[in-house]
Amino acid sequence: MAKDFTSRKENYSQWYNELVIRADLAENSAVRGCMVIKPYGYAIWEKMQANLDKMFKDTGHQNAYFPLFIPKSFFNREAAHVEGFAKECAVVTHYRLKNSEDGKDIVVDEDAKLEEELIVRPTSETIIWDTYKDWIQSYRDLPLLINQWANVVRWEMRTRLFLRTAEFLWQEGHTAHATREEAIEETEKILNIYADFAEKWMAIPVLRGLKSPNERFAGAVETYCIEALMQDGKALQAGTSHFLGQNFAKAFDVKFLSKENKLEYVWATSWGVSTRLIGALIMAHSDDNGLVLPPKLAPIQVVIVPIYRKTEQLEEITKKVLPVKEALEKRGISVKYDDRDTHKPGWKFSEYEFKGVPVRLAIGPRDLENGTIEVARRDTLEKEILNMTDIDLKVANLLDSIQAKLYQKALAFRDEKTFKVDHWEDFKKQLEEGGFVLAHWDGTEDTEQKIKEETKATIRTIPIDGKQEDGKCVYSGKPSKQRVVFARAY
RNA sequence: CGGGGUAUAGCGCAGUCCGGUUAGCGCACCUGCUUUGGGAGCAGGGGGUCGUAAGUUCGAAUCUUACUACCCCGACCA
Repeated sequence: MAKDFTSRKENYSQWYNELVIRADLAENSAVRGCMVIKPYGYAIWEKMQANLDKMFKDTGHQNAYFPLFIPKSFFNREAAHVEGFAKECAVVTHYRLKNSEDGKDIVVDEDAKLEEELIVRPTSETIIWDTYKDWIQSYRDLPLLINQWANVVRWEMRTRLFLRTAEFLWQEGHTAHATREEAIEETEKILNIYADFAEKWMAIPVLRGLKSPNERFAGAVETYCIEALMQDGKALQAGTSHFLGQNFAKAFDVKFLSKENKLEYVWATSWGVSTRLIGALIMAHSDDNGLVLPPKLAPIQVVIVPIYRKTEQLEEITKKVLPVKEALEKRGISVKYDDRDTHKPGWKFSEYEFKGVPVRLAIGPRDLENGTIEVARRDTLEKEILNMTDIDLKVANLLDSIQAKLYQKALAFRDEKTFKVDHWEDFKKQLEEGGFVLAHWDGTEDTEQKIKEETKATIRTIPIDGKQEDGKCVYSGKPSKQRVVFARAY
């Protein structure tokens, strides 16, 4: 087996980076902090996109598109919002270039200075609410349920492929409602869509809960999140859904006339997931042989590799393979028949293992004689020789069981790495080792901040369905009603 | 922005301390033959302004200075 790249256990970050490169998902671009998503990586994103998009549309949302540039003044309108994003904005100040005096270079034309700078969107609340102002007059215009697929820019100091890049792809939903209750219901509905997607499609178990005030989205009243645990014991925020109250409605003056003919501010939500989900997918399941993809999101679900010496043998194999490919495709399974003669079978085996293809079928002269085929599953690397009869059914069942097993494995891992801790020394020690640490917290920002300074851990989430129990804050000893989840995070 | 490091072929590196033929190795690439059930072997071949600029020198990848870019550790990270 080819293991000429860093092991998970030696250096998790390096393993992750090499894996992304070797699986041909993405690479660093020449532009600082930005990433090139390669066709195979993008194919995974497209699958995620298609499924999420359907889930949004099934719940009454529509897609639209808003500008990349936001006038600087829009940012000033919501105080918390501008404060939250000000430090990481790319700013457009000019609109023209010219030849330098010596003609050897292109320089910014100082005469082409914009009267008002434009911010490259780090998120679109401001431009969207400025637009909604004109779209909403009456309760009949509500609810307004809109999503956009877009790219955003956040000028991060330090970046990591998929997990944190200066530019990233995402979807952001922005909705307007007549009542507070309806907006909260929407926020929770979306959170559940995200959680379902993570668990049923990505095979990653997630915690659903609220963010503490410290970690709340800039401008939100309440931030809901789904939180996943990676194989190195660090947490990853996989999606957020915000109840914005009337903050943006007030900042952008978005009012409607109610049935009772009263002028009221609308209630808002916003929510998003990004290409970071691909990072989560990689870190949750992969091993030292490469990527492991859940069948439901794998661009190639089954690969067929022929083993042959002469071209006549290949022809015979192809005759056997094509009906199998067709039968699998009829079941909605994506199949690649790799009959390239430029690479040997062993090379192909390794290649598809790196790429995380869930099931590999290999067929050679021996199988032709016996009417068999070799079936290998990526998650366990087990191989078995099966009779060709009903092979499409067998493979379809195998894909289902791989999907289920990946989730179970990730869930078992998370349970094993979740700890209840009551004493400060144990708390520090456990965070050092990783995992979700359930502890009591006195509810103050001050305590949260001090814990962060001393342990590098943050409150990942306050579980929605968390058990109520009396306890004492692990840091301050003050009373607490519920355990919250601490972890070091990406 | 602080602290450390690196820059030599598409990728990964050696050579730099102590200047001296035509700058070398692995992978990848091209050609041919043999191979093909877990990353094939042999033979031949192509590819380099040694990050940029200036300086020292008979002579610079190697020494000096400045600059630039990238990486790691912090800070930052809704």
